Amino acid sequence: MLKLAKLTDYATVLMTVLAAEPSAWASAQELAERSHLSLATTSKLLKQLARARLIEAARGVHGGYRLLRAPNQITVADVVDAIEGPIAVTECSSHTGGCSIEGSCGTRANWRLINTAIRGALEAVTLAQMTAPLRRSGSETPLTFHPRPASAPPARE
Amino acid sequence: MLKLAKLTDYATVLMTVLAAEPSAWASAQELAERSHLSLATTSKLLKQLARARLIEAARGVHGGYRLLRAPNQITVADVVDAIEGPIAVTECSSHTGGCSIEGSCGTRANWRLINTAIRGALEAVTLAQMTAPLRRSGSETPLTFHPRPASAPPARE
DNA sequence: CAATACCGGACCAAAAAGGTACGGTATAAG
DNA sequence: CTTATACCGTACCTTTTTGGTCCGGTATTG
Repeated sequence: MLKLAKLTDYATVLMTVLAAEPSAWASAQELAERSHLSLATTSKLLKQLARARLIEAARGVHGGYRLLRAPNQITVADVVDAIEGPIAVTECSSHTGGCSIEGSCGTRANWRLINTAIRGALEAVTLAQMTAPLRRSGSETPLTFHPRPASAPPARE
Repeated sequence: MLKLAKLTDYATVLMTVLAAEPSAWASAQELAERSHLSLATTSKLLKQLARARLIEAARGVHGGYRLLRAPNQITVADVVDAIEGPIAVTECSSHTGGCSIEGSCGTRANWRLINTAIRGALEAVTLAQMTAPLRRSGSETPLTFHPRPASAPPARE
Protein backbone atom coordinates (compact mmCIF):
# COMPACT_ATOMS: atom_id res chain seq x y z
CA MET A 1 0.00 0.00 0.00
CA LEU A 2 0.95 3.56 0.58
CA LYS A 3 -0.12 3.89 -2.98
CA LEU A 4 -1.11 6.98 -4.81
CA ALA A 5 -4.41 7.23 -6.63
CA LYS A 6 -4.86 5.50 -9.95
CA LEU A 7 -5.81 8.81 -11.49
CA THR A 8 -2.45 10.21 -10.47
CA ASP A 9 -0.78 7.34 -12.20
CA TYR A 10 -2.85 8.01 -15.31
CA ALA A 11 -1.94 11.68 -15.08
CA THR A 12 1.76 10.89 -15.18
CA VAL A 13 1.17 8.75 -18.23
CA LEU A 14 -0.57 11.65 -19.91
CA MET A 15 2.23 13.95 -18.95
CA THR A 16 4.85 11.64 -20.37
CA VAL A 17 2.88 11.41 -23.60
CA LEU A 18 2.79 15.19 -23.74
CA ALA A 19 6.49 15.27 -22.93
CA ALA A 20 7.19 13.25 -26.05
CA GLU A 21 6.45 16.34 -28.15
CA PRO A 22 6.75 19.26 -25.78
CA SER A 23 5.81 22.06 -28.13
CA ALA A 24 2.99 20.50 -30.14
CA TRP A 25 -0.69 20.84 -29.36
CA ALA A 26 -2.55 17.62 -28.77
CA SER A 27 -6.28 17.28 -28.27
CA ALA A 28 -7.82 15.34 -25.44
CA GLN A 29 -9.04 12.85 -28.00
CA GLU A 30 -5.53 12.20 -29.28
CA LEU A 31 -4.08 11.94 -25.81
CA ALA A 32 -6.78 9.53 -24.76
CA GLU A 33 -5.88 7.24 -27.61
CA ARG A 34 -2.17 7.43 -27.05
CA SER A 35 -2.49 6.73 -23.35
CA HIS A 36 -5.19 4.10 -23.69
CA LEU A 37 -7.58 5.88 -21.38
CA SER A 38 -11.20 6.85 -21.89
CA LEU A 39 -11.84 10.30 -23.29
CA ALA A 40 -13.90 11.31 -20.28
CA THR A 41 -11.23 10.40 -17.79
CA THR A 42 -8.54 11.95 -19.93
CA SER A 43 -10.43 15.22 -20.14
CA LYS A 44 -10.98 15.33 -16.44
CA LEU A 45 -7.31 14.85 -15.74
CA LEU A 46 -6.15 17.32 -18.35
CA LYS A 47 -8.43 19.92 -16.85
CA GLN A 48 -6.88 19.40 -13.47
CA LEU A 49 -3.38 19.52 -14.86
CA ALA A 50 -4.22 22.73 -16.69
CA ARG A 51 -5.63 24.30 -13.55
CA ALA A 52 -2.43 23.42 -11.74
CA ARG A 53 -0.56 25.24 -14.49
CA LEU A 54 1.46 22.24 -15.57
CA ILE A 55 -0.02 22.33 -19.05
CA GLU A 56 -1.82 24.96 -21.04
CA ALA A 57 -5.06 24.58 -22.96
CA ALA A 58 -6.24 26.08 -26.21
CA ARG A 59 -9.84 25.96 -27.34
CA GLY A 60 -11.15 25.93 -30.82
CA VAL A 61 -10.68 23.81 -33.85
CA HIS A 62 -6.97 23.32 -33.58
CA GLY A 63 -6.84 23.54 -29.85
CA GLY A 64 -5.59 21.03 -27.37
CA TYR A 65 -3.02 20.83 -24.64
CA ARG A 66 0.72 21.10 -24.29
CA LEU A 67 3.29 21.35 -21.54
CA LEU A 68 3.85 24.71 -19.99
CA ARG A 69 7.41 23.88 -18.90
CA ALA A 70 10.19 21.75 -20.27
CA PRO A 71 10.00 18.04 -19.39
CA ASN A 72 13.07 18.32 -17.22
CA GLN A 73 11.46 21.12 -15.26
CA ILE A 74 8.41 19.13 -14.26
CA THR A 75 8.69 16.56 -11.50
CA VAL A 76 6.51 13.69 -10.42
CA ALA A 77 5.81 15.65 -7.27
CA ASP A 78 4.23 18.36 -9.39
CA VAL A 79 1.83 15.87 -10.92
CA VAL A 80 0.95 14.37 -7.57
CA ASP A 81 0.28 17.81 -6.18
CA ALA A 82 -1.90 18.66 -9.14
CA ILE A 83 -4.12 15.61 -8.83
CA GLU A 84 -4.08 14.74 -5.16
CA GLY A 85 -3.18 17.99 -3.52
CA PRO A 86 -0.21 18.52 -1.24
CA ILE A 87 1.44 15.39 0.08
CA ALA A 88 0.65 14.60 3.70
CA VAL A 89 1.52 11.16 4.92
CA THR A 90 -0.39 11.58 8.15
CA GLU A 91 -3.00 13.94 9.44
CA CYS A 92 -0.51 15.70 11.65
CA SER A 93 2.39 15.74 9.21
CA SER A 94 1.26 18.94 7.56
CA HIS A 95 -1.10 21.06 9.61
CA THR A 96 -1.41 21.10 13.37
CA GLY A 97 -4.62 20.56 15.27
CA GLY A 98 -7.26 17.93 14.77
CA CYS A 99 -5.29 15.20 16.46
CA SER A 100 -6.73 14.15 19.79
CA ILE A 101 -3.42 13.19 21.31
CA GLU A 102 -1.67 16.24 19.99
CA GLY A 103 -0.11 17.09 23.30
CA SER A 104 1.18 13.75 24.42
CA CYS A 105 2.32 12.71 20.96
CA GLY A 106 5.97 13.30 20.34
CA THR A 107 6.01 11.88 16.88
CA ARG A 108 4.72 14.80 14.87
CA ALA A 109 8.12 16.20 14.07
CA ASN A 110 9.32 12.84 12.91
CA TRP A 111 6.36 12.39 10.61
CA ARG A 112 7.13 15.75 9.14
CA LEU A 113 10.63 14.56 8.34
CA ILE A 114 9.40 11.38 6.74
CA ASN A 115 6.96 13.41 4.75
CA THR A 116 9.69 15.69 3.53
CA ALA A 117 11.86 12.78 2.55
CA ILE A 118 9.10 11.20 0.52
CA ARG A 119 8.41 14.45 -1.20
CA GLY A 120 12.09 14.65 -1.99
CA ALA A 121 11.93 11.30 -3.69
CA LEU A 122 9.08 12.47 -5.88
CA GLU A 123 10.80 15.73 -6.66
CA ALA A 124 13.94 13.92 -7.69
CA VAL A 125 12.35 12.45 -10.80
CA THR A 126 11.40 14.61 -13.76
CA LEU A 127 9.19 13.90 -16.72
CA ALA A 128 12.27 13.82 -18.90
CA GLN A 129 13.55 10.94 -16.81
CA MET A 130 10.23 9.16 -16.94
CA THR A 131 10.17 9.20 -20.72
CA ALA A 132 13.71 7.92 -20.97
CA PRO A 133 13.81 4.17 -20.30
CA LEU A 134 16.26 4.74 -17.45
CA ARG A 135 19.95 4.71 -18.01
CA ARG A 136 21.35 1.91 -15.93
CA SER A 137 24.87 2.38 -14.65
CA GLY A 138 25.03 -0.92 -12.84
CA SER A 139 22.91 -3.85 -11.84
CA GLU A 140 20.65 -1.67 -9.75
CA THR A 141 20.54 2.09 -9.87
CA PRO A 142 19.38 3.42 -6.52
CA LEU A 143 17.53 6.68 -6.70
CA THR A 144 19.74 9.22 -5.07
CA PHE A 145 17.75 11.76 -3.21
CA HIS A 146 18.84 15.38 -3.52
CA PRO A 147 16.64 17.82 -1.63
CA ARG A 148 16.59 20.01 -4.69
CA PRO A 149 16.49 18.66 -8.26
CA ALA A 150 19.10 20.98 -9.64
CA SER A 151 20.70 19.77 -12.84
CA ALA A 152 19.00 18.87 -16.06
CA PRO A 153 19.24 15.26 -17.14
CA PRO A 154 19.97 14.45 -20.79
CA ALA A 155 16.57 14.77 -22.41
CA ARG A 156 16.17 12.47 -25.35
CA GLU A 157 14.49 15.29 -27.31
CA MET B 1 -2.52 13.15 -0.29
CA LEU B 2 -0.28 10.16 -0.77
CA LYS B 3 -1.27 9.51 2.77
CA LEU B 4 -1.11 6.26 4.60
CA ALA B 5 -4.16 4.83 6.28
CA LYS B 6 -5.30 6.20 9.60
CA LEU B 7 -5.02 2.74 11.08
CA THR B 8 -1.37 2.70 10.19
CA ASP B 9 -0.93 5.96 12.00
CA TYR B 10 -2.70 4.51 15.01
CA ALA B 11 -0.49 1.46 14.83
CA THR B 12 2.63 3.57 15.06
CA VAL B 13 1.19 5.29 18.10
CA LEU B 14 0.59 1.91 19.70
CA MET B 15 4.07 0.84 18.83
CA THR B 16 5.60 3.94 20.36
CA VAL B 17 3.57 3.37 23.51
CA LEU B 18 4.90 -0.16 23.64
CA ALA B 19 8.38 1.15 22.99
CA ALA B 20 8.18 3.23 26.13
CA GLU B 21 8.57 0.06 28.19
CA PRO B 22 10.03 -2.51 25.84
CA SER B 23 10.12 -5.48 28.16
CA ALA B 24 6.85 -5.11 30.04
CA TRP B 25 3.59 -6.80 29.12
CA ALA B 26 0.68 -4.49 28.47
CA SER B 27 -2.89 -5.58 27.84
CA ALA B 28 -4.94 -4.32 24.94
CA GLN B 29 -7.09 -2.50 27.47
CA GLU B 30 -4.14 -0.61 28.87
CA LEU B 31 -2.75 0.23 25.48
CA ALA B 32 -6.12 1.48 24.32
CA GLU B 33 -6.24 3.89 27.21
CA ARG B 34 -2.72 5.13 26.80
CA SER B 35 -3.14 5.69 23.09
CA HIS B 36 -6.64 7.14 23.33
CA LEU B 37 -8.10 4.63 20.92
CA SER B 38 -11.11 2.37 21.27
CA LEU B 39 -10.46 -1.09 22.63
CA ALA B 40 -11.90 -2.74 19.54
CA THR B 41 -9.66 -0.87 17.16
CA THR B 42 -6.68 -1.34 19.40
CA SER B 43 -7.21 -5.09 19.54
CA LYS B 44 -7.55 -5.33 15.81
CA LEU B 45 -4.30 -3.49 15.26
CA LEU B 46 -2.41 -5.41 17.91
CA LYS B 47 -3.52 -8.64 16.31
CA GLN B 48 -2.15 -7.51 12.99
CA LEU B 49 1.10 -6.35 14.53
CA ALA B 50 1.46 -9.67 16.29
CA ARG B 51 0.83 -11.60 13.13
CA ALA B 52 3.53 -9.56 11.42
CA ARG B 53 5.84 -10.60 14.24
CA LEU B 54 6.57 -7.08 15.41
CA ILE B 55 5.10 -7.78 18.82
CA GLU B 56 4.37 -10.92 20.74
CA ALA B 57 1.18 -11.79 22.54
CA ALA B 58 0.52 -13.70 25.74
CA ARG B 59 -2.87 -14.98 26.70
CA GLY B 60 -4.23 -15.55 30.15
CA VAL B 61 -4.71 -13.47 33.20
CA HIS B 62 -1.49 -11.55 33.10
CA GLY B 63 -1.12 -11.63 29.37
CA GLY B 64 -0.79 -8.79 26.94
CA TYR B 65 1.58 -7.59 24.30
CA ARG B 66 5.16 -6.43 24.10
CA LEU B 67 7.74 -5.65 21.46
CA LEU B 68 9.57 -8.55 19.91
CA ARG B 69 12.59 -6.45 18.98
CA ALA B 70 14.33 -3.43 20.45
CA PRO B 71 12.79 -0.06 19.57
CA ASN B 72 15.82 0.86 17.50
CA GLN B 73 15.43 -2.34 15.50
CA ILE B 74 11.91 -1.60 14.35
CA THR B 75 11.30 0.93 11.63
CA VAL B 76 8.25 2.79 10.47
CA ALA B 77 8.43 0.76 7.28
CA ASP B 78 7.89 -2.37 9.36
CA VAL B 79 4.70 -0.97 10.80
CA VAL B 80 3.43 0.14 7.41
CA ASP B 81 4.14 -3.29 6.01
CA ALA B 82 2.32 -4.93 8.88
CA ILE B 83 -0.86 -2.91 8.50
CA GLU B 84 -1.02 -2.05 4.83
CA GLY B 85 1.07 -4.72 3.25
CA PRO B 86 4.10 -4.10 1.09
CA ILE B 87 4.52 -0.58 -0.17
CA ALA B 88 3.60 -0.11 -3.80
CA VAL B 89 3.18 3.42 -5.02
CA THR B 90 1.64 2.33 -8.29
CA GLU B 91 0.14 -0.82 -9.64
CA CYS B 92 3.18 -1.52 -11.75
CA SER B 93 5.79 -0.51 -9.20
CA SER B 94 5.86 -3.91 -7.55
CA HIS B 95 4.50 -6.75 -9.64
CA THR B 96 4.35 -6.90 -13.39
CA GLY B 97 1.25 -7.56 -15.39
CA GLY B 98 -2.20 -6.12 -14.97
CA CYS B 99 -1.33 -2.84 -16.60
CA SER B 100 -3.02 -2.38 -19.94
CA ILE B 101 -0.26 -0.26 -21.40
CA GLU B 102 2.47 -2.47 -20.04
CA GLY B 103 4.30 -2.70 -23.33
CA SER B 104 4.27 0.90 -24.45
CA CYS B 105 4.90 2.30 -20.99
CA GLY B 106 8.53 3.07 -20.30
CA THR B 107 7.95 4.41 -16.81
CA ARG B 108 7.78 1.21 -14.82
CA ALA B 109 11.43 1.16 -13.90
CA ASN B 110 11.29 4.73 -12.73
CA TRP B 111 8.30 4.08 -10.53
CA ARG B 112 10.22 1.22 -9.01
CA LEU B 113 12.99 3.62 -8.11
CA ILE B 114 10.63 6.12 -6.59
CA ASN B 115 9.05 3.33 -4.64
CA THR B 116 12.40 2.21 -3.33
CA ALA B 117 13.29 5.74 -2.32
CA ILE B 118 10.08 6.16 -0.37
CA ARG B 119 10.61 2.87 1.35
CA GLY B 120 14.09 4.05 2.23
CA ALA B 121 12.62 7.10 3.92
CA LEU B 122 10.35 4.93 6.01
CA GLU B 123 13.12 2.54 6.87
CA ALA B 124 15.33 5.38 8.00
CA VAL B 125 13.20 6.10 11.05
CA THR B 126 13.02 3.71 13.97
CA LEU B 127 10.60 3.51 16.85
CA ALA B 128 13.35 4.69 19.14
CA GLN B 129 13.56 7.85 17.11
CA MET B 130 9.83 8.28 17.11
CA THR B 131 9.65 8.20 20.88
CA ALA B 132 12.47 10.68 21.26
CA PRO B 133 11.18 14.19 20.60
CA LEU B 134 13.77 14.59 17.85
CA ARG B 135 17.10 16.08 18.61
CA ARG B 136 17.35 19.23 16.58
CA SER B 137 20.80 20.16 15.45
CA GLY B 138 19.76 23.32 13.69
CA SER B 139 16.72 25.22 12.56
CA GLU B 140 15.52 22.39 10.40
CA THR B 141 16.84 18.85 10.41
CA PRO B 142 16.31 17.28 7.02
CA LEU B 143 15.91 13.55 7.03
CA THR B 144 18.94 12.24 5.27
CA PHE B 145 18.07 9.37 3.08
CA HIS B 146 20.66 6.65 2.69
CA PRO B 147 19.64 4.11 0.06
CA ARG B 148 20.91 1.41 2.32
CA PRO B 149 20.71 1.96 6.09
CA ALA B 150 24.04 0.63 7.24
CA SER B 151 23.73 0.25 11.00
CA ALA B 152 20.15 -0.86 11.47
CA PRO B 153 19.01 -3.03 8.58
CA PRO B 154 15.31 -3.80 8.48
CA ALA B 155 15.82 -7.54 8.24
CA ARG B 156 12.43 -8.79 9.16
CA GLU B 157 13.62 -11.90 10.93
C1' DC C 1 -13.89 -24.05 36.77
C1' DA C 2 -14.09 -19.22 36.42
C1' DA C 3 -11.99 -14.91 35.21
C1' DT C 4 -8.83 -12.75 32.15
C1' DA C 5 -7.18 -11.85 27.48
C1' DC C 6 -5.84 -12.90 23.03
C1' DC C 7 -7.64 -15.11 18.23
C1' DG C 8 -10.01 -15.20 14.00
C1' DG C 9 -13.43 -13.72 11.23
C1' DA C 10 -17.64 -11.79 9.76
C1' DC C 11 -20.06 -7.79 9.24
C1' DC C 12 -21.54 -3.03 8.35
C1' DA C 13 -21.56 1.87 7.60
C1' DA C 14 -19.21 5.81 6.00
C1' DA C 15 -16.11 7.82 3.06
C1' DA C 16 -13.32 8.14 -0.87
C1' DA C 17 -12.19 7.06 -5.56
C1' DG C 18 -13.23 6.13 -10.23
C1' DG C 19 -15.78 7.12 -13.95
C1' DT C 20 -19.64 9.44 -16.82
C1' DA C 21 -22.71 12.99 -18.56
C1' DC C 22 -24.27 17.40 -19.86
C1' DG C 23 -25.02 22.19 -20.71
C1' DG C 24 -21.87 26.12 -21.59
C1' DT C 25 -18.18 28.98 -23.94
C1' DA C 26 -14.22 30.15 -26.81
C1' DT C 27 -11.87 29.60 -31.44
C1' DA C 28 -11.34 29.26 -36.28
C1' DA C 29 -12.81 28.09 -40.88
C1' DG C 30 -15.79 28.89 -44.66
C1' DC D 1 -22.44 34.61 -38.95
C1' DT D 2 -22.95 29.98 -38.83
C1' DT D 3 -20.98 25.66 -37.76
C1' DA D 4 -17.83 22.27 -36.17
C1' DT D 5 -14.26 21.58 -32.94
C1' DA D 6 -12.58 21.33 -28.42
C1' DC D 7 -11.99 22.92 -23.79
C1' DC D 8 -14.74 24.25 -19.12
C1' DG D 9 -17.24 23.47 -14.99
C1' DT D 10 -19.79 20.76 -12.33
C1' DA D 11 -23.07 17.55 -10.95
C1' DC D 12 -23.99 12.75 -10.58
C1' DC D 13 -23.60 7.84 -9.76
C1' DT D 14 -21.32 3.49 -8.89
C1' DT D 15 -17.78 0.81 -6.92
C1' DT D 16 -14.15 0.09 -3.86
C1' DT D 17 -11.75 0.93 0.21
C1' DT D 18 -11.53 2.14 4.83
C1' DG D 19 -12.67 2.51 9.53
C1' DG D 20 -14.82 0.47 13.11
C1' DT D 21 -17.60 -3.06 15.80
C1' DC D 22 -19.13 -7.53 17.42
C1' DC D 23 -19.10 -12.30 18.63
C1' DG D 24 -18.06 -17.09 19.41
C1' DG D 25 -13.66 -19.60 20.40
C1' DT D 26 -9.25 -20.80 22.85
C1' DA D 27 -5.39 -20.46 25.94
C1' DT D 28 -3.62 -19.24 30.72
C1' DT D 29 -3.75 -18.53 35.54
C1' DG D 30 -5.19 -19.24 40.22
